[in-house]
Amino acid sequence: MTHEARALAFETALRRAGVRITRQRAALLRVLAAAEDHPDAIQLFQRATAAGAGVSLATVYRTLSALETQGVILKQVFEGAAARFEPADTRHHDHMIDVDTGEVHEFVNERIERLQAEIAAEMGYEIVRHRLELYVRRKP
Amino acid sequence: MTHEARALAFETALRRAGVRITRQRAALLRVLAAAEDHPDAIQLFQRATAAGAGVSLATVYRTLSALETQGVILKQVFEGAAARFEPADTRHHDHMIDVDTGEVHEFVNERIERLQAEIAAEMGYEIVRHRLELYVRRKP
DNA sequence: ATCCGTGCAAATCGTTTGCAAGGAT
DNA sequence: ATCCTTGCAAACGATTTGCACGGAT
Repeated sequence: MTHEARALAFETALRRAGVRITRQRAALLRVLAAAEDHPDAIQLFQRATAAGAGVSLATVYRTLSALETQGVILKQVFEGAAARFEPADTRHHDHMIDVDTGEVHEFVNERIERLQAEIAAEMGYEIVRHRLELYVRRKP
Repeated sequence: MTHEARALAFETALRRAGVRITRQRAALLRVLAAAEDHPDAIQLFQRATAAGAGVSLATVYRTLSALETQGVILKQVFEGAAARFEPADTRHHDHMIDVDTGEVHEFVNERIERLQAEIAAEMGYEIVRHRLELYVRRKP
């Protein structure tokens, strides 16, 4: 998915929900669509500001929460840090966080997914959502 | 491990670190040692207060953080809730949180543990710690 | 012309901290 | 007698919100 297509998808999702596309929001959608690195609200605010959009942090938060409600972005809350956001248009994945650099990698493992479902089922539950985070360090 | 043995272990760990055992701390250690349910700071504060110990919330936080530094309790930060605490004297386990009741269950799965290590190794990392949480709902 | 969205500053929530007084060693 | 701990209230950082004005539909 190209950045432009992604930005358009964001816009469409918001419009469908009756949310108006203002100058501030349009700028934010572009910044978000171009992000490949799980930025937090302040980073998005800074990028939008650097791009010349007059946006306030409150608007960043409000827009992010509208996008999350529409299901087009995901909010990830890792340990001891501000929430980070990512487009939801890729398939489900988990995260590996480099504790030294803060870098985030994504990974998928079907066997783990299946085992989780089995564990929940055994105890009479079904999984609503789950969170698997590996805090890692580069091997010497 | 009995509650008394656990409380004593907490006390020993603190003493070893040069931390003084005050009336407030002794009361908190007893409350913590008796907890089977992953309480948060405010619940511990309320239990200690109910037990007749004059303790302030600040002291609860300070004592919890001393215990965590000594490695005898673990702080668990689940989604959208205050941090919860549990004694660290049981073997490693992950958590299943009932989204309707807030109830927390523990589980262990060796296969998942092994898969996680493999995934990290494949990408040139070693795991420092990890977090696996299943947010679940009782099956109909 | 509607209402929704905006920026600002103040409010919130869980948690931490500076300070002067009190208690454990 | 040290020097750690306490309670209080103020500070904190991330996020949310009330308000009066401005802009998208």
